[in-house]
Amino acid sequence: MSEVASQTYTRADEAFDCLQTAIVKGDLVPGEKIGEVELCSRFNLTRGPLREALGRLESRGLLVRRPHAGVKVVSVSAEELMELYRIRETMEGLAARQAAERMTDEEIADLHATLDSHEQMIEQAQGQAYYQAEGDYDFHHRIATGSRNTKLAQMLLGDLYYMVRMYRYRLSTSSGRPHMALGEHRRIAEAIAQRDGELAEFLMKRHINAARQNIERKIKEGALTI
Amino acid sequence: MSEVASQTYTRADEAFDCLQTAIVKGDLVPGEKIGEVELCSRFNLTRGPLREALGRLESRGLLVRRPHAGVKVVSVSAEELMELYRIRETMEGLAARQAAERMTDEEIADLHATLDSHEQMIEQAQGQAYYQAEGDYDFHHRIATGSRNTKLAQMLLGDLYYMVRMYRYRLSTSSGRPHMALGEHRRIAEAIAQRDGELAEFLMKRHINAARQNIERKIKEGALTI
DNA sequence: AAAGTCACTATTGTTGACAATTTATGTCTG
DNA sequence: CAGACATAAATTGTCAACAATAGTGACTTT
Repeated sequence: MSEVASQTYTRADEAFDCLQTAIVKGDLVPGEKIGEVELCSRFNLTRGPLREALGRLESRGLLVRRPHAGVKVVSVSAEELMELYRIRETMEGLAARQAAERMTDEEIADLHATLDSHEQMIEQAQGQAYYQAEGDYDFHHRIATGSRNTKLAQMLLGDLYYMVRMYRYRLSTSSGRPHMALGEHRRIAEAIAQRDGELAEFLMKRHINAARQNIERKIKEGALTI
Repeated sequence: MSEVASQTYTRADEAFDCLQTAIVKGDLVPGEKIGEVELCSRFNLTRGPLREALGRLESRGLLVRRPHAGVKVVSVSAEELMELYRIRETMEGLAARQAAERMTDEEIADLHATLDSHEQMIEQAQGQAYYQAEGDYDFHHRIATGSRNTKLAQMLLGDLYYMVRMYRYRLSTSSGRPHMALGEHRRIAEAIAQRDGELAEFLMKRHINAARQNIERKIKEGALTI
């Protein structure tokens, strides 16, 4: 449990990771007030590092804190979730364009290999939403880092993806359209391989827009309640 | 010094604000290592709240922390500053579009009033870069909040603007083109008043792109060294 | 009986002391 | 003389006790 993962791993980092995954996985329910001592006993931490982690998480918008009144996980409305996708649309469009201009040939090869393994996973574990979601995350992760835009990657990976993943877990369905999403991923990867930044941006924006509309439709159908 | 500004203002908040402004104003030099005890004596704080604030600032990307090795203000290269502007271009474009769709008539009136006062300030204090920069910030701030996109506003106001302002202070010149920028602001405000989201987005993107090119040119001329 | 006020409790914010780690310095050896 | 190892000092990470605040409940008053 306490191996030296990379360099030194401080208690505050541990607390941060624990809480973040707990929030993303839904173990910590949004809106519900959670006490510090309860969190400490639950994750075997002491209050010092915990408070430091709480500060970080508050800064990232995953939880809100009122002085002397406790901490609670942020609860996002359906409208706000849609707004999140609108932000992703523009930012990941930029990321795709810059990735097309800057990714190394090796990274592009890895991107294709990633998609191959995703295809296999989809065929094997048909309907396993979990693998879809993780595969989707993997693809977008590679493009964000491939943009070579430090701040952009930081904002996407550090802020937006965690909030989106939080709702993926809660909705338990990533998109419900694995083959279609995979095809869209392939086309984006091809555009990047051809160094066509404009096309990659266009396709990425359309891809995320489609995912947003898909979720919006499901919410309107009443299949998903937030 | 310790008035009750709004509700309750905790020591950690105080530390956060102090450090943030110190970083933005350049009192804390990027790259230089700063000890915790030194910061404590400098801002009359104790290490607990300070560390909490450090965690928040690290999470926002204003400083980097290596375990047991201290804290230093992040140093951003010229290329990274340009990347920051590319992010702003897309995100503020989105903000302008949504602001055109969602701002209230009152907010739009305020926006125009703001630009009027900026015009006066530019005429009166000709060449005072400080007022320009603050005025520019004010304008973009109003549009970010006017977008009614909570996360978008949070990312722009909480993450990007502080980094940009940090370099504005250090470069001491916001753009050096006050009248031109004001005209661009006016056109954006008009597009918003006409509820023309597409146009507002286009104009905002062009506005930020122009600002980026202006800084890029000055850096290449050697007038600004980062 | 209802509403407002006061006191109490539980939780958060803060502090200072203690432990762990990194870095730098100094010495020893090749 | 240079490099590496070990030791020591200074700085950071962690902990547990103390102080302050907000929320809650009961009591009094109108």
